[in-house]
Amino acid sequence: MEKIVSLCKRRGFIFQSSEIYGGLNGFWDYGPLGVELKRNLKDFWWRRNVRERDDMVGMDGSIIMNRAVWKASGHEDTFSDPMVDCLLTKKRFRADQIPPQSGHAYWFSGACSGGTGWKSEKTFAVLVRKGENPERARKLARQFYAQGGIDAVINQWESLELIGERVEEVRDATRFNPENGSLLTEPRAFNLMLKSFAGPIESDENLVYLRPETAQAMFVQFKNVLETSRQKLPFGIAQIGKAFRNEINPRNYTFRSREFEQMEIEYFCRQEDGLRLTDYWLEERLRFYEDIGIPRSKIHVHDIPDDERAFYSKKTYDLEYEFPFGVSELEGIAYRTDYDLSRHIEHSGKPLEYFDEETKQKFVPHVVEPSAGVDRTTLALLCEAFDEENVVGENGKSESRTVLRFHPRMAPVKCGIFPLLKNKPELVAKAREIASALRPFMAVFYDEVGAIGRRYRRQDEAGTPYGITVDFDTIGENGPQKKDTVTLRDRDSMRQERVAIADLKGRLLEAIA
RNA sequence: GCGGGUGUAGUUCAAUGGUAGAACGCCAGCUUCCCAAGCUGGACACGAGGGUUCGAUUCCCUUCACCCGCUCCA
Repeated sequence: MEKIVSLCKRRGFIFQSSEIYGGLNGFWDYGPLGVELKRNLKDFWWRRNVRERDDMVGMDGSIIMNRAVWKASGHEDTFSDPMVDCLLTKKRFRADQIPPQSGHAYWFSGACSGGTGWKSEKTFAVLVRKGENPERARKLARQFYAQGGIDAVINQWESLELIGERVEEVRDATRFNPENGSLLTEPRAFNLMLKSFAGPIESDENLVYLRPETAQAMFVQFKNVLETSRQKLPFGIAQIGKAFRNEINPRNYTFRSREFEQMEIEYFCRQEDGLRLTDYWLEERLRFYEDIGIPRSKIHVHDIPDDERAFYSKKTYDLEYEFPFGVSELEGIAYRTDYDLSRHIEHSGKPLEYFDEETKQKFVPHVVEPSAGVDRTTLALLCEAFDEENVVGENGKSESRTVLRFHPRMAPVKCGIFPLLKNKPELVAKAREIASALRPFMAVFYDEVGAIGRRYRRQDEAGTPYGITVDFDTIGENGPQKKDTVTLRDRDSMRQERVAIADLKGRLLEAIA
C-alpha cells in the first residue's frame, strides 16, 4: 500500500487535501491523472447504466436538502449514535446496546501509593453482580488507578491503597461494562452527518446537513422523474454525486473519507420482482467490474445474513475487493422493499404511489439499490493495476519497472506521443501533428524530454497503454515504404509494431471503447 | 475516540544544540537517443505553534497529519 500511495503522489493521482497547511483528516484531492481515472470510471458507469438502457434515467440532486428529508429517512435519529468507553479497557460500546444490569456498585474516590507518595483523585466504580466476590471490584480499581500512575505505581499496582470506598445498590444500570463491570464514560454523541447553516443566522431553524448518501434525492423526486420521463415499472433512476459522513476514524488512504462520491441506482419495481431483480443487478454489477479490469476472482460477494441486514432490507449483497489492507466493501446491492418511498409518503403526506393503467392497481413500488463508491473503486483500480516487474535489458542488467496496468478504457492517458529526438524539427512537427489529430478523440500526452526509454517508463507509471514514436523512418529518410509509419508500443508487453499513421486512430479507439 | 509508531527536497534515506548532505526523480543545455545511457548546469526540504537557550531541524510542551492495533462503519 505504501508503494501505491507514494506512486499516486509522485505521478499526480492523489494528494492530501490542503496539504501545504498540514492536510485535513479524511479529505483528499485528485491530481491531473487521478481526475481522468475517476472520470473514466464515472463516465463508463453512466454509459453502461443510463445511456445504454432504455429503462434508466439520470438525475443530479442537490447536496443540501430540506432537513425533513433526513428526518423521514431516519438518518437524523439513527445516524447519530451515543457511544461510551470502558474506563478500564477503553473498549467502546454503543450506549443504547448496553444491557441493564443490577447488583452492588463499589465506588472509589481515589487511590494512593504509600511508598512513593503518589496519589490519584479520580472517581471509579465497579459493578459487582449477585454471587460475585466484592474483592474483584478492588482488584479492578487498583488496575484502573495504576494506569494513570508513575512507573513504581504501575509495577506494584497490587499494593495500591484505595480511597473513599462506598457501596451502592443499583438496579437496571447501563453505565457499567457488561463484560467486566467497569464504569463507563458518559455517553457522547457521534453524529455522522456534517452540519451547516442555510442562511446567515446559525440557528436551529437554519440547520442543514450535507447529504450522507445520494439516494434520498431519487426517492423524494420519484414522482417528478416518473411524470416527466414517462417510464413504466420496472425502471431506475441513476445518480453520481458527492456525499459526506463525519467518520469517527478515517482510514486506509482514500477508502474511508469524510467526503466521497457515490454512484447509485434506485431500481423501482413491483414487489413480486424484488428478489429476482436483486440477483439480476448482482450479475450486472459483477460484469461491470470485469469490464473495467477488476476480475471476478478478486470480488467477494457477501450475502448479508438476516441478523446483520438493516431491518427494512429483504436481501443485501456486499461486493468486496481484495485491497492490500484487507477485503473491503466496494458496493452494496440492497433490496430495500417499499421502505423509503413509504417513509416519504408518511412524512410528506404526498402521494408517491404508482398507478398501473393495465391492472388499475395503485401501489408503492419496491426498490433495488446498487450503491457503489467512486473513490473506493478508483482505489481498487489503482491497486489492481499496480505492478512491479523485473526487466532484463540488452546489456544484461536487471532492473525494476513500475507499471500501472489499467484497462485501456480506464487509463487516464490513452497514448503517449514522442518524437525520437527533440532537436530535429521534422520529427517534432510530425509528432505534434499526430497528437493534434488524436486529441479530439482521446486523452493523449506529448513528450519530447529525455531519452525515449525514459519517456516510455514515465508513461508506464502513469498507466498509459500505448506509445507512439516518430522516428527517421516516419519522415521518409529510409525509403518510401516506411514513410508515414510510426512505432506503436504496448505498455504491458513492451513490444513494438510498425503502424501507418492513417490507421492509428481506428486502432486506438477500438482498444479504449 | 483510545493505545503505539512516524514526521528532513517530488521519492527513499543521512547528519547535526551553531553553514542541512546524498541517490533517484524534476528543469535547462549538448548528443541520429527505441526501453529510466552519458556529460554540464540548475531549482527544491527540517509538518505547524509555543517554550528552554546567546543560538533549536536537534531538547521540552501543544497541535496537525500519516501508518499500525482497538473501536466504529444507520
